[in-house]
Amino acid sequence: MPELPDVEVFRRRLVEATTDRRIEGVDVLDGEVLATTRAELDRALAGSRVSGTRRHGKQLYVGLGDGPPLRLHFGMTGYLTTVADHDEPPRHTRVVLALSRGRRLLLVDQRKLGEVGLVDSADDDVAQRGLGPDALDLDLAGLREVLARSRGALKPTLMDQGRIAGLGNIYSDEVLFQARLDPRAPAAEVSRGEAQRLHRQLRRVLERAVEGGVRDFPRGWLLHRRDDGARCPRCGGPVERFTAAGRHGFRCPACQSREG
DNA sequence: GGCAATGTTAGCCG
DNA sequence: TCGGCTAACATTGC
Repeated sequence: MPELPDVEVFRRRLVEATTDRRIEGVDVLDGEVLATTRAELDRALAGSRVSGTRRHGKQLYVGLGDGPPLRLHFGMTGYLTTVADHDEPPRHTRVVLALSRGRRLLLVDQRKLGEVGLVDSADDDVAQRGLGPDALDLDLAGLREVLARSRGALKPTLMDQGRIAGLGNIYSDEVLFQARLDPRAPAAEVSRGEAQRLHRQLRRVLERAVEGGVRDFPRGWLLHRRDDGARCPRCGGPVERFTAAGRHGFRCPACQSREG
């Protein structure tokens, strides 16, 4: 689930849940997701209020007033949700933040590839991780530069967090499908017009996905057809599975041909 | 049982 | 130096 749009939805959810509420305590149900000690987490969170949030790519930073910001990363299966005090948290809940006035904010993560930690500052952490600009902050010139500098294929280039932060396996496929570009074409060979298309669709897909919130996506999206042989929503031809940089992707060979 | 799954990273190889 | 590939992390579902 968690690529840029998902993390943005989680960020908004967290803001909504913590507005006018204090964090009363932390309950770590599974310490494997912690990138800090329980004591430090407790010290930073208990009794504090959320003073601001920032998302960069797939990273979510939560400001806590004077204390160090919290960093949340969701791995492949993590998400944030809220429940009322009397409700049972879902299976695979790893960390529970008890909020004032009867609510709890939960980090749920089946595969435990997510991470919860504390950082000195969001800026420092972004720099330390070597993340590229957030995908929604990238202008056309920036995108063209990224493409020109890459010696790899389009899909792996878009997914490389050091070049552009936020796109993963699903949304890189979707963006390339909407832009009608072959995921395996060399990034450096993308023409000016193609780059323009890619930039437009990058923004459109991500913004629309954030709006969609909980899985409400347009019918014309490839997202619904992640099956070998499924029908392309654009031309009706068969969708094809391929491998690039060790990840499986889907594309429509007719719509996303090399010649565009 | 085998395989793959929306992420990241280390190590290896060309 | 760069990019691709594999394995590993832990767990579930097809």
